[in-house]
Amino acid sequence: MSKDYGQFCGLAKAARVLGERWALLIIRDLSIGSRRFKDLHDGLPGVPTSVLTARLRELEEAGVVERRAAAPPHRGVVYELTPYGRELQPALDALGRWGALRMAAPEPEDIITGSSLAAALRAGYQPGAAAPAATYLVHAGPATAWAHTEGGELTVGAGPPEADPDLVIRAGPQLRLLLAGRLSPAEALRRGMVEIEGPHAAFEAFAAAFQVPLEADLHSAETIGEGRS
Amino acid sequence: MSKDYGQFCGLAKAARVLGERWALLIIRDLSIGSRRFKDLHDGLPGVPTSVLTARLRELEEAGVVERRAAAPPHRGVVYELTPYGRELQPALDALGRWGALRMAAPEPEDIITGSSLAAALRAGYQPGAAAPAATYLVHAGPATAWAHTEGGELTVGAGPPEADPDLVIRAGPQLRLLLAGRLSPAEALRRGMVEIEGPHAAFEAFAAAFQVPLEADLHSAETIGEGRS
DNA sequence: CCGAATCCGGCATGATACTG
DNA sequence: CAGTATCATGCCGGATTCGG
Repeated sequence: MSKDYGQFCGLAKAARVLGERWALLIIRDLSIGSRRFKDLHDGLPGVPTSVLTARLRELEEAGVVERRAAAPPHRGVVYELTPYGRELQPALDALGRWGALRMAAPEPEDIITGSSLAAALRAGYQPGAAAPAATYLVHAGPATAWAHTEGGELTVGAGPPEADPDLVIRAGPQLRLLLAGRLSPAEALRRGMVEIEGPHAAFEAFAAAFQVPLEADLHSAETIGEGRS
Repeated sequence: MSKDYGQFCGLAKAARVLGERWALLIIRDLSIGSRRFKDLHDGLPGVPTSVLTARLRELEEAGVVERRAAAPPHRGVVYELTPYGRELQPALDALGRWGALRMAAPEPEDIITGSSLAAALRAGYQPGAAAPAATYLVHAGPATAWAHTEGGELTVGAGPPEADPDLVIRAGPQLRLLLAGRLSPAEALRRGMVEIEGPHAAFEAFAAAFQVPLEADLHSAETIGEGRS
């Protein structure tokens, strides 16, 4: 293995598998749900098909990704994470939170996908917020994702949810500031930055349950008691 | 930014900075303490100096690493993490634990460094174990690191500690099995796989306070109550 | 259409040598 | 000690082509 770092170190072994270009984003999308080759290609603009093929093969060989025959309605293949790959979730979420620390507003060329939105919601979930069971449908610009909270447990997905949502949130890039706690739910509605369909209280619960801090707010967020240990 | 993935996603932004070759290992070493160019080069066998230079420059530009004049006794420069870089620690630890899941025994060419050993101890620390304040000096083959626990807080470092340790542990690759919970402290001593200098109880406390599970033991470790949420 | 394989230019990496 | 210079190799990005 010429790509191995030659160190008996978990981080070194992880870096060998995850350090290749596009690998983390492929895993991000698969961590939200199973995907076909085209789904991945569409959700990762810029990845050459050759690289996507190579990466999927490597991840399969590493035991992170599994290639399966698609369910009856479709034909072809679907890719999904193995149980070993699903163990990556805490690390993915931690990395995502770190990367979001300096991500206040999108660059002009930045896109948002359903999978990345779902991953952000998962990374920001506060199990301690103890919200009532609810299903949220979130539109951030062109991207759509859903989250279902129930008894401290969270389920997320890209696209619209199967069940009818309790609350629909329609926002633009301002959603980032809401998740960072920079913008209160009431203020967001008052200024027209976010539109909702559903009870106001559900929106308050959403804002409390999903928090992705910005670097400058780290200390204050912790002292307020919303911080992650 | 041709290297950016063009997505408004924390994971994508993190991958851009951390996905370059050697970046995670450089940050790992710096997360243990400040390092000079030569320290990093010695601790990362195989990295070309040109790549190390380039990576340090990029990480500095990204605000992760800081380049400073060395403290008076020496001259030259030292590299260290910025506060922003130190925010990576939870993600580093999570990645390290994941990478260690399938790392039962070292490959023939795998080396262990003081920094990687210190990082492993940090990743495996169980704040809940509530051990008494203690300083441990750990030798794993040629590598040396120390850990100090005090009231749930942990400090680690590479090489020998400044203060006299309460317990000295001398082990080979078998230390991995001890950290995984596959080998009990008593058994390790009885079979001569680990040698200690210090009270037996301190060794028991060490084994309880530092746990880095293997994949096959994940479920049992959780049911036993030693798991990470 | 889906899931790739192929070809090609360019850049990053790895190895080695060299310098202030 | 702390890098810079040079060069062969190989991976990545982009486009096209191909089989089912």
